Amino acid sequence: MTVDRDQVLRTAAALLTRKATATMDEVARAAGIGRATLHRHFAGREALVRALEELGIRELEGALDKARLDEGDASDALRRMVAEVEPVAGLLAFLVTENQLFEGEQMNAGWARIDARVSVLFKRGQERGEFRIDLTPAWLTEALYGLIGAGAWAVQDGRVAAKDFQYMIAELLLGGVRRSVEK
Amino acid sequence: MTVDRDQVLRTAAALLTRKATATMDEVARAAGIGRATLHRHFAGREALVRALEELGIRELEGALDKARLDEGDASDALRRMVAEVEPVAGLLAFLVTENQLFEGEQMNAGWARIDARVSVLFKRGQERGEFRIDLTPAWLTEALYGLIGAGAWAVQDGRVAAKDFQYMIAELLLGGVRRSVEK
DNA sequence: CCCGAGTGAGACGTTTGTGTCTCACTCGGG
DNA sequence: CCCGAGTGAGACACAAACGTCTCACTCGGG
Repeated sequence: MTVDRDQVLRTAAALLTRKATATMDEVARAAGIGRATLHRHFAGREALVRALEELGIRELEGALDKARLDEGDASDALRRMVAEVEPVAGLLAFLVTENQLFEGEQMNAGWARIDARVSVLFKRGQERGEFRIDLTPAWLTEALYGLIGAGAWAVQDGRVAAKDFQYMIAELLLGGVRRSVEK
Repeated sequence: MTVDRDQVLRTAAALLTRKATATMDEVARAAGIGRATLHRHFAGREALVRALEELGIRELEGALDKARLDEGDASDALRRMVAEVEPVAGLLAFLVTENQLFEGEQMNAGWARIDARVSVLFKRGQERGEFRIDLTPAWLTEALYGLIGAGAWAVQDGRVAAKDFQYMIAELLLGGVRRSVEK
């Protein structure tokens, strides 16, 4: 009887990932609950998005944990990261564009933590001599988000195959499009 | 006295690039005209966005023309393309996310033309042996859009320097993050 | 069995942006 | 100089979504 708050959140995430402008009513129906009940658990769309942000941050940090970014080759760590992040890619894309809208307000501290961890990976790769040093970790982090978002949308719209998601992103980011001598 | 329709469009593009949810009133004020006048020239927000789409497509196709994608190295052509597209990057990012929302309706044929031209460049690079063949032109095209959008936003928010825009995108896309033997 | 916490449906008022209309004004060309 | 096309300001009605509230209902634990 009692609503499973986490289940509602995940349903909302799945819906908003597909249709970012879905109304509270649509979210409620998708979750199989009444609009009033949705409001009882999340005081308004704002609060819902914030809760989704918390969820996304939590899952992302979990993914980064599992990826063990500080172990072994930076390249392998990057591949592990992309693999672990894949299930959250759609939600990540939604939250990134959502954050893009609310320019003024300060962002959730979780994003800073995540940015820092990803940045550190790129820096580690540079210090190990694995990664080139003419591209800043900050840009590489942004680029990673951009590629993940592009990949998630491309998969969603059927422009690329879901099974290629990890490979496409990780290998493009690692090696670029140019044919390289090492391979 | 008479409103310069193209000037209004460009002002709207600049504003919506920064704040995608700007109202018609904000657009009108930004363009220095009354809301009624804005409606006289564009029958509603929908029409305005469509006109912006036309503008963006026109400018993008112009940029692709100037980049001479079918001449010389595919790598150099790619660099030229990124350079020419830079001024339209913000508008492109806005339109891409805007298109992401209206899932159902069929998209403007201009996008298909642009996609095709970019795709052909990647394919040409592959056929010349310059580009790797394990990443599809379709994905590379999507990835390019993603990187341009990420770059435009990062510059807008001051996370990376505007002067690095072209280099960051083109070189990351070409060579990836991994240190390569050739360089 | 029963009672109450939690829920669904829906009504209601509010807010926000939209689109239309009117009216006075102001240029600028004839 | 004068007239009218084009404009700005504002009023107005409308639609969509929001947030709140009420009320009947239904589980499930005590």
